[in-house]
Parts: sequence; structure tokens; C-alpha cells
Amino acid sequence: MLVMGTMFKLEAIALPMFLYLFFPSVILVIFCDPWLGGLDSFNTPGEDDLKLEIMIYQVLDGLLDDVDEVDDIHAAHDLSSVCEDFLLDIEFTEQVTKLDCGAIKGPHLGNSSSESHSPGLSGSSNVAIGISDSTTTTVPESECKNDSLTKMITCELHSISKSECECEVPIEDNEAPSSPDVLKFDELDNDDNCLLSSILSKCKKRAKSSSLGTKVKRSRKPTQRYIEEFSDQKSRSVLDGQKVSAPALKDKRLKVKSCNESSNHCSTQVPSASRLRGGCLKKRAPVTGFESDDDLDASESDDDHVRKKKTKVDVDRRKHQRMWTLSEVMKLIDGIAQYGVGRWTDIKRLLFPSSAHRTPIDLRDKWRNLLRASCAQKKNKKEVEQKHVVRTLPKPVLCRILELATIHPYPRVHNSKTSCDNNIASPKLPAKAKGAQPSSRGRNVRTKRHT
DNA sequence: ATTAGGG
DNA sequence: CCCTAAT
Repeated sequence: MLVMGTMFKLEAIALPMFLYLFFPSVILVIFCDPWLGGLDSFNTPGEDDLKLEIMIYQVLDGLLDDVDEVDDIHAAHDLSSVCEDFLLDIEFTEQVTKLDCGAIKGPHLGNSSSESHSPGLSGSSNVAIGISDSTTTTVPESECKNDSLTKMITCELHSISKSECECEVPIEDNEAPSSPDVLKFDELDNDDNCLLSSILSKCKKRAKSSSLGTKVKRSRKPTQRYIEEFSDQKSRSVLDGQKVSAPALKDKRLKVKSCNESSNHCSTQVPSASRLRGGCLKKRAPVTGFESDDDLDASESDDDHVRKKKTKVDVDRRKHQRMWTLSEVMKLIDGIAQYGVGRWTDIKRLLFPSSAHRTPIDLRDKWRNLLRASCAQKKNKKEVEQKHVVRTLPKPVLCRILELATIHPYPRVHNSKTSCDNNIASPKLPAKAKGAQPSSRGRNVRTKRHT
């Protein structure tokens, strides 16, 4: 492969050069005119731009993605495949060739401080050779790239004639790693350059975002939630992923040509998409089963209702938020009364045996919240603030909470309320005796007794 | 493996 | 709810 590539390259360089030396004007006429002119006649200007954009986007996209996985040695393979795939498309070849002269070469000059080659010539030679052997050339090119990138780049930059693939690849590589490069594009006044730059920036943005959420190669370790989510959504959110990632462009690309690359993207982007998704994971069948199984009985419907309402709103943050039903709260309170605060596992095991959700931690959290709520309500009791607090906490329940709070002070949360009667040692006491007022915090500190 | 505490 | 540190 390498050898072939080299040969082609040599040929590519030598032939045009030779011709150019002897028949400069002829060459220019022959190569430039037919292609550049012909292309224009072939495609309407607007269409041309669009196609060009799409094409470039494709290439950049693929390349950027590959660049993203720096560690991955196999990236080269993907890259080459993508590139090859891409270059097979004659349209692109034409387009890029045209653009190549100005847009692509500009950056090169700026980047590598290379000499000045005549755009016209290189462009023409590109056409001549690029089409014929672009595929062949591409492969070795990309392979080499990983080995000695800079070397290749400079080499290619200095070569007067080169195929557009050669031109393209190095650029991408030069580009992707360093973000500021976009500016260089922007500085150029050429229209095509602007276009290219915009596309490039888009690509970068996309690649960045996708890399964050998807491959998790960076900082974040895959949390349990993430994994769960991922596995859960992988199947269903393919479309979502597409939409989120690059709605318009993606569409275009797909339309223009369905490249395998798209599938690749989909898979990688799913996670990020899932994070943003508006869907609700917990609506799975098992859930309802649990609830009914549990003993939420009556409250189930209520719960369901609430959930439905909430799905859209805050699902994106709390993936598995499940409203606590009154019955659940009651059970929790009973459990606490029985076993005491802190023995969440026991409570969970005995009171919520069948509910898969509601981990001991959840119970604890809930209790914490209950305390807080009761506290708050107590404080504002007189002031109308029954608004939302009461909504979920019926008086009796609240009373019990307060009571329990006095009995088992939960570490630290209970400051303001710690009510009156000190020792109500009897667990599971009658759910009454309210009227607890905040006074002294006399409570028996029986934190947790371990088995 | 649980729990406490913070976000 | 989730995550992390401490037991």
C-alpha cells in the first residue's frame, strides 16, 4: 500500500510538473478550464455551495471524530476508510478541487510557513490525478499520517502538485487538535474560506460535545446512572441522538449520501443525547409492578398521575425521581418508629421489601426531607404557609413526623424543631400527641444501635 | 456494605 | 436523587 501510494504520488507530482515545465499555458488551459468551468456549468452556484458544504462537513466530521480518539490506534483505519469512502465520490473531488486552491491552501501557508505554490497549477493537477487514483492514494496517506504527521504535512505542503486527499488529510489533522486554528480561516477573505471555517467550527463543536458524553475518554467516569441510562436508552434513542447532535447537517448528509459514518455517530452520541432526553426511564413496566406489589395500592394512581405531570419538567436532572406517596411515607414513619432512625436497611428490608426503587438511602433522604418539611411547616404553621407543605403532609402524618423527630433526632437536620417532650421511648407509638412545640432539645440520643 | 452529609 | 467520604 505504502509503496503504491508513493508511486502514485510521484507520478502525480512528476507528470504535471513535467507538463507544466514544457507547456505551462497549455496545461493551465487544458486542466483548469474544462474542470472549473465545466463544474460551474454543471451545478448551479447555490447548489454547488450546498453540496460543497455537505461534502466538507462529511469529511471533517469523520476526521474530527477520529482525531478525537487519539489514543485509539485503530483510528487510522477508520480514518482511511472514511476518507477513501469519501473520495470515491467524484462530486466531492471536483468540489474540493475547486475550493482547494484558495481555501485549503491558505491555511497551509499560514500554518507551516511554507512557500508559495501556484494555486492554479496545484489545483489543476489535483483534478488530473486526484480523481484517477484518489482512492489508492488515500489509504497510505492516512496510515502514514499517524506515524509522522507533521512530516507528511510539510512534505505535502511543499510538493507543488498533490491530490486533494493529500491536501485534505493533513489539514484536518493540523486543524482538529488545535482549536484556535479556526481563526485563521476566518481571517481569510475568500468566501469559500468563510464557508469552510464555519463548517469547521460546527464540526468541532459537535465533535467536542459528542466526545464529552459518549466515549467517556475524558474526565468523567461512567457513573452507575450513566451506565444504566445508556443501556436503557441505547436502543430507543438512536433517532434522538441524531436529532440532538446535528439536526440539520445530519439530515443533509444523510440525504446526500448514506455513509457508514452516520451509524457510527449515532452509536457514540447516544449517551449524550440520553442525558438531554426528555423521556422518562422509570415508566417501565416493572415499576408499576413494584408499586402495586408493594402496597402503594391506592396511592399508585396518584403516584402515576404525579409522575406523568413531572416527566417533562425535571426528568432531565433526576432520572429516577419517584414521588413519595402518602402510604410510602406512612410506612417509612412506621418503620422509623419501629427500628429507629438510622437503620435504613432494616426499614427498607422490612417495610419496602418489594419496591426495587426506594433504597435505604432513599428512605433516609426522604426522612430527612420530611423532617425538614415538618420543621418548616411548624415554623410557618400559623402563617398560611400551608401551601405546598400540607399538600403532601396531612396533619396526622406531620404530627407523627414531628414526634419521631423528637424521639430520634436525625443528625443535624432537626435543629429548629426538636420538640418538647423528651423521651417518648415507645417505638411505634400512637400516632398522636401532637402539639409538639419547639422548645428544648431534650431527646434521648439513641442514635443507632447496631445489630 | 451502610450510613452520614452535601449537592 | 445522586455522589462521596467515613465507618
